Amino acid sequence: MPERVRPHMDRFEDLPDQYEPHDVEDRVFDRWDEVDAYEQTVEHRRDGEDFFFVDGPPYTSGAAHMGTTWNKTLKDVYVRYLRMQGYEVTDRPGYDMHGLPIETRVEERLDFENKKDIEEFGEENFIEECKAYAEEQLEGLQEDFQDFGVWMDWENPYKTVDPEYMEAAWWGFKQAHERGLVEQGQRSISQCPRCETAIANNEVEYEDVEDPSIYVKFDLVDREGSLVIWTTTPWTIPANTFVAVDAEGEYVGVRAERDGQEELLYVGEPNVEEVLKAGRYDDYEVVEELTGEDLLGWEYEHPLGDLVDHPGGEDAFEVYGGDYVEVDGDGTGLVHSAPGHGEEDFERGQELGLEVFCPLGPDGVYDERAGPYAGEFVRDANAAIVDDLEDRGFMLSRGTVTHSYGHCWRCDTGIVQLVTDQWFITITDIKDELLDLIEDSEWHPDWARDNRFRDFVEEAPDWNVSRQRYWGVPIPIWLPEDWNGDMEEAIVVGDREELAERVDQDLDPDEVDLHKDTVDDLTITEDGTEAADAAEDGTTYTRVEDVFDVWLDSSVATWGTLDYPEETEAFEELWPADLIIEAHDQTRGWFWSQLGMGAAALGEIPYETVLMHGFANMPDGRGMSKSKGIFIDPHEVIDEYGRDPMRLFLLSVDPQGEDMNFSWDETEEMESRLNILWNTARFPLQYMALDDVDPMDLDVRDEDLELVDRWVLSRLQSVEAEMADALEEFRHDRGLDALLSFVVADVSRFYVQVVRERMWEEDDSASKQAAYATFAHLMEEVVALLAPYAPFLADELYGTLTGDRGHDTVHMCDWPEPDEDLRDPDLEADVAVLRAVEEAGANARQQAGRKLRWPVGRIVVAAEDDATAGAVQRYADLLADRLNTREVELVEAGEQWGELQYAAEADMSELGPAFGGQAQAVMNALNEARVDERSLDALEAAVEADLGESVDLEENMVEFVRKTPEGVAGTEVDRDGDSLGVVYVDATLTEDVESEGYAREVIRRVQEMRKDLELDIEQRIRLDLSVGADRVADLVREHEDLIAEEVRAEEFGTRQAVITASQ
RNA sequence: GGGCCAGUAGCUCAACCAGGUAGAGCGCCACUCUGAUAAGGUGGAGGUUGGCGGUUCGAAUCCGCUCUGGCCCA
Repeated sequence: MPERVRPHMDRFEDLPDQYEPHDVEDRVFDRWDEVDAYEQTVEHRRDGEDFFFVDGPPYTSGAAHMGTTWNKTLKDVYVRYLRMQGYEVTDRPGYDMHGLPIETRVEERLDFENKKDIEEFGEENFIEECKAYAEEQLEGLQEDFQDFGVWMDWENPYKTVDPEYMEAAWWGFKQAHERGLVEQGQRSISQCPRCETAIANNEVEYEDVEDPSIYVKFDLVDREGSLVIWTTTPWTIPANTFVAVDAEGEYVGVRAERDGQEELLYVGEPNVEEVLKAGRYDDYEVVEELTGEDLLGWEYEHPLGDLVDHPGGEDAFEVYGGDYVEVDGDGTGLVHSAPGHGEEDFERGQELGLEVFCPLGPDGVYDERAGPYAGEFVRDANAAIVDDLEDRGFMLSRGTVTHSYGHCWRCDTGIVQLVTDQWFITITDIKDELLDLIEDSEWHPDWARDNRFRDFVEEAPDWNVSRQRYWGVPIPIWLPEDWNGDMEEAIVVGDREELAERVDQDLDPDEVDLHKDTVDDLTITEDGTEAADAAEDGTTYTRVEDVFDVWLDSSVATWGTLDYPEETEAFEELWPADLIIEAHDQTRGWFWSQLGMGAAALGEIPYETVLMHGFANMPDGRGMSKSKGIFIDPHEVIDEYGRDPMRLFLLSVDPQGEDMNFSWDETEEMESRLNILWNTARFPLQYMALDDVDPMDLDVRDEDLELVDRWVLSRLQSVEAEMADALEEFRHDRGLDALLSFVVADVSRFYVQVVRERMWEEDDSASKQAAYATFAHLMEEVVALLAPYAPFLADELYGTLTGDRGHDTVHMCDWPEPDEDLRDPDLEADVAVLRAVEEAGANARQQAGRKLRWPVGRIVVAAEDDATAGAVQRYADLLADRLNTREVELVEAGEQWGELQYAAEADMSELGPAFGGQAQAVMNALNEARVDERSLDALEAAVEADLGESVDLEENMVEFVRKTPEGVAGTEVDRDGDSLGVVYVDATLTEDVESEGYAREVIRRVQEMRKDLELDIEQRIRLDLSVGADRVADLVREHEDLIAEEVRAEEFGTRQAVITASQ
């Protein structure tokens, strides 16, 4: 027999039997390359409405981890979704490539210990090394993101180290300067003594360490007694300048006795016990009760005043009130304050007009002003200081304490709080504006904005943007030689063009690299200030040496992405960003830095919508940590389950502020759901191939659709509406759930089951055609809906379905919108009822011991309400088909099924007391009774008929039980907890039923053999049949035609139990 | 030490805002079906809703405290 020729439908043959994610992904990657799928998709939306998405740049140290993977996957979903909606989406990825983390990595690589090594190696060389390292890391990330199936403009990422990007930072900074928001000032900052630079508060990591814990007595001047202070940083004692108290707090003077000696100590009232216990006093007596207010102005003697070169001053070494002191806090309620160190101390000291004394260098080593401690690293000097205090009799007690202390996020060195000159953007000057601007952005979830972010912004101090390092954007400030601190006298350069114009050296703005090694040597010579006379002309300005805090780099991403200020057109059209998507750690990071910079430079918040997601944690909820070896590598997940299943898992969790616990099981579950989709898609394609039908030729609007077709199409519209709502609210997890439930529960479990027979029909029929058309429509839209989530599988199925008659990739398709013409909510409701009835019927069948293969004579549906009755009546045929019954009988709501009887189960604990000696007889009568209606009257009548005398029954004595006729089983129809009625299955055998039942058994057996022989679906066979029992043989013979049709037998009839395939 | 978020079945989550018998999917166990079959069907086991206390006739839900985890701040 010649092989059938299927010229058009070859493509269906390409679809393997099994969903294998890796194979699909390999094929789709090749296909994307082959047809330039990404480029075409971008081009396809070239004329669409603009959508300005901005990628928060990941930092280029280390590989992509699960959190980055989740983040980029989220971005990918929305970029793809928006494109399908017709937008021209900005999708330029970015990389954050400057900063201390990379410097320390490079230092490690080069085995450097401190800044001296860098200076010896040469700034220029070091910067080159940093650049090379960052680029190398970038390549790894680029590869990973592409490998995850993320579609962004990988050819053209923005890099914070490119001159055009660095210029964006300069420009923003200059705008801030022109608004008067840039200043140099002293601040108490966290200094890393190893890196020798200021680090931002958000770069400080806290960990538990053991430190000294000392109580020190400060002797009062002109007054008996001493103040007791507590500290864990003895090395700040030399810089002590005042003592702060809680003005409202209660303090006491106590006479304390130790070893026969008595002294007068002043401490906070709540702390007396603890302090005296620490000092091992034998006894004490409260002799004075005071408030903090009473203590104000008391003077004391600096305990090391004679050793260190403290500038003191008229107002120094006195007691002052301090908001930051709480009398019942840690310590004594009297706080040792050193404006040269602590942040609060510094601020209070400024208010009080006290001198700042900070006798140490940027490396944390005391200078000569620290007297005997000079040349020693501060923490190493703790011991000597404690000894000196002891020797002088100022030590009340010494011990140690374990507490959390700040460390440098990069090199883990304990930080030193000190006061230095730094450059600031004084965002506290525009705090109110910032808080107002927050309102211009929409956050998902909303509490992230209104609680978390607002709190953070309210508390935020001025932004220290300077770092005393190498690998960063140089701060573009040039100062005259004897600068007086007035910003009007400073030159701030805003771009390369301006730089080239103003500097004394020749340089090409298009060629210049803006890094420190290049710009450090550039000088500007200008005509002084307006006031200056001709004699002062020719002042030479040199650049400040610092580079920017790396957070400033990414803060300008919304215009840096657009290469502004070099290119102006895109900026004018697109800015501000429509959407950013980052994790909750960015409240203090990118969400904040962008707000600060946007407000300072442009007076606007640079993003309109924020999707704030959570962190990726381990399956048990612990945070992932690469350094501790606690992490799950996305590559491992891909190897195990594939890209689409991994993405689907990541997209199945709530993205709004909640952390995600990674789950291998759920990832596997996603693969299995995709497998069901695969099977569902493959199912109709086999038959279409046989019939040489191209799904692209079909249109559901031209077909004579059947009930289930209309139903499944209507459900599709509902799912589309549901998904649109979900995605609109950034709840793609709910959208995905809606889609997958539809595919699994509605299409695979119900629709496919219902249409199987229509597919199996050999002849062309309107019915089969309608099912084909329905499937074609269904699958085309389902793959489009799936495309943002599982871009590989969606594209493969789309390609198979459409061949060369669709787009080159599913990602060019429009997002399916619900079509109201195809939507029929009443029908959906009816079918929901029907499916509940069917489920109950299946249960009843099982109870009656009749498998579905065997028809039953009838089912009876006793409906609880009119809606149920209506649905059963309208769709009795479908129901009959699903439950394999000859007939469906309906008992309307409120009516009784005549064949049904009720029995009663007696409750003896109730009958006993009521009937005494007669109770047993009543019970027997009740057990025997069969009544037609569920009423006490009927029962009483039945009992009377039995016993010959009347009884009074009460509701609590009996429980009614349904008694179905012989051979009938009933099951309650339940839908979402409501009873819709009862389904009865009458499994009584008749000859007719048996005949078909046996025939079906034969068919099943033959089908099994066909399968064992691996026959093609359309393969004809000759069927030989041998049946042992004559009666059964006769019964089977009645359905020979049916059997022949179902198993595609051409010949029929010998008496041998053999099947052979005829060729 | 302070703030925010979360804690419900083995897993992922719903019910919480407006208090009224704790549900779904998956997984597991038993049975069943067999031309999309790593699929489908039926039944079952599985929960003191992290803990303690309060309000209430009634609390997963409201309140307080507490424990655990995550993030942020110090």
